[in-house]
Amino acid sequence: MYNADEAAGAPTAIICEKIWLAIAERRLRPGTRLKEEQLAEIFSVSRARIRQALTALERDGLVTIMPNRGAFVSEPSVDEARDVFVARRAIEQRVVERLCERATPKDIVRLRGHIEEERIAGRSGNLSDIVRLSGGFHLLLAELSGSAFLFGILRDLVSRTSLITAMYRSNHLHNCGPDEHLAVVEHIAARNVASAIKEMAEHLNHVEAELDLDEEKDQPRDLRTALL
Amino acid sequence: MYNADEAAGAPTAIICEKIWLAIAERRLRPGTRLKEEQLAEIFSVSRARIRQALTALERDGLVTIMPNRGAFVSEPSVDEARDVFVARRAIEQRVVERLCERATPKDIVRLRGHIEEERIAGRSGNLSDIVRLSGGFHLLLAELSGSAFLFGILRDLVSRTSLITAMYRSNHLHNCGPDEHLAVVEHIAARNVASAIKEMAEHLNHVEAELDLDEEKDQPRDLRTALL
DNA sequence: GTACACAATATTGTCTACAATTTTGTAGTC
DNA sequence: GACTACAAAATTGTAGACAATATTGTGTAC
Repeated sequence: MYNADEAAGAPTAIICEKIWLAIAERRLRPGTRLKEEQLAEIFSVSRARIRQALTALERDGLVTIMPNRGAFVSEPSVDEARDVFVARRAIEQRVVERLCERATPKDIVRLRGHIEEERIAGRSGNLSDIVRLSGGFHLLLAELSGSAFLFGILRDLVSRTSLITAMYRSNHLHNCGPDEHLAVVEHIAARNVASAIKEMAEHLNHVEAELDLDEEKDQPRDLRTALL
Repeated sequence: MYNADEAAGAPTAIICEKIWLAIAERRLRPGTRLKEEQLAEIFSVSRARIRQALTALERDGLVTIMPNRGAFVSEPSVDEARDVFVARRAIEQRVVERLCERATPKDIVRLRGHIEEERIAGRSGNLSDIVRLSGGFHLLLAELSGSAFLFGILRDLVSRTSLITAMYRSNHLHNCGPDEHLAVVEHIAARNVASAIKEMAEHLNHVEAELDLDEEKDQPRDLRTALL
């Protein structure tokens, strides 16, 4: 009596998440065209619902909709990629500042627990979990900072970071996540604002530095500049 | 041969703007119900288009959509209002920092020109222009900072600030905008990062302080807490 | 043989009708 | 007389059909 298609009749949010995950896991490459009718069939929903999902994904920056042309998985340029990190440094500095003032022992426990999950995922090698938990750590910090807006903004930025990582990740990725995450948490636990901010800034710099964001892949977006 | 209804057949963006303006000018009060069919008739468009506009406005935080219940003009709580300023201080600090490094003489001219417009609007007393230009100054700073994301985030925050101002504005508003704006610009022109940041922070504090954000109006959102 | 114009196809954008849900009003019963 | 259950009205949510637009393929003229 089971429905063979587990995604049948899924609400908009589920569809968004499935597409988001596919992008984050690189099953959907940047530039891929997303035909509405095709998606509607895959998810066994109406095209109207797919359109809702696509517009939602567009505002998260994961897909780009060109009028009368269709939706594509976004291809953030190098400049846009760097820009995401500019914004993240601004937001996350403030998040860390606030946490140094407000973090409860319970919060610290929760953060350490999350890092432990990251370690487990790292050992198991489950890419989906690694991607989700790594971003989740930063989101958890934002959530605990008590500012719904900083959280919301960072949610956006983490999504975009996933796409950027999928697009520009260099071959040699050494999973430095959990260790640096723990360092940030310990500074927060010690209420050492300056150190916590510095650690977070360095962490974000490391993440950015691990990407192939230099020269080369700069203009393959436009056919003209790519071929001439 | 003129169509009596000037908004007939308007695209989604126009509808959003008209509603946004109505909220910013307090013609639509927080909590007002926005019936889709009614709006569709007013703007002479289909209900589907109204739905698009409403979901876009929800994303900007100006309206709240409750499933199967309808759309209402948002009623940001005091906490949410303060939160907007937390986020703005974080974003605008970074905007000012970047501008101190990157602002060209041309940028400074443009900023001074904008402030002049604000002064003119202030003298004419056109509330619509005052609201728009006052927020526009901050958006111009963000635009000139060269970060599309900081700009996009601030765009959101300025919209929400308009709603908050409409909701919590105290009776005695002394239009301190242009003068403080000019002070920020002059510090930027002088490449004085610390002073510019400080001036901006104080300006935002003043704007926040002018609102009736203390106690009282805290929980009239929920009928239960309002009446019991 | 090449280039331009035109037609066919495919895909998106929009509107209208139907279904589901909530709210409001009414009647019946304790 | 008040409370509960039911029914009717109104409003939102969804889906399917139609129209507009862009792209691709073909034919003809130079």
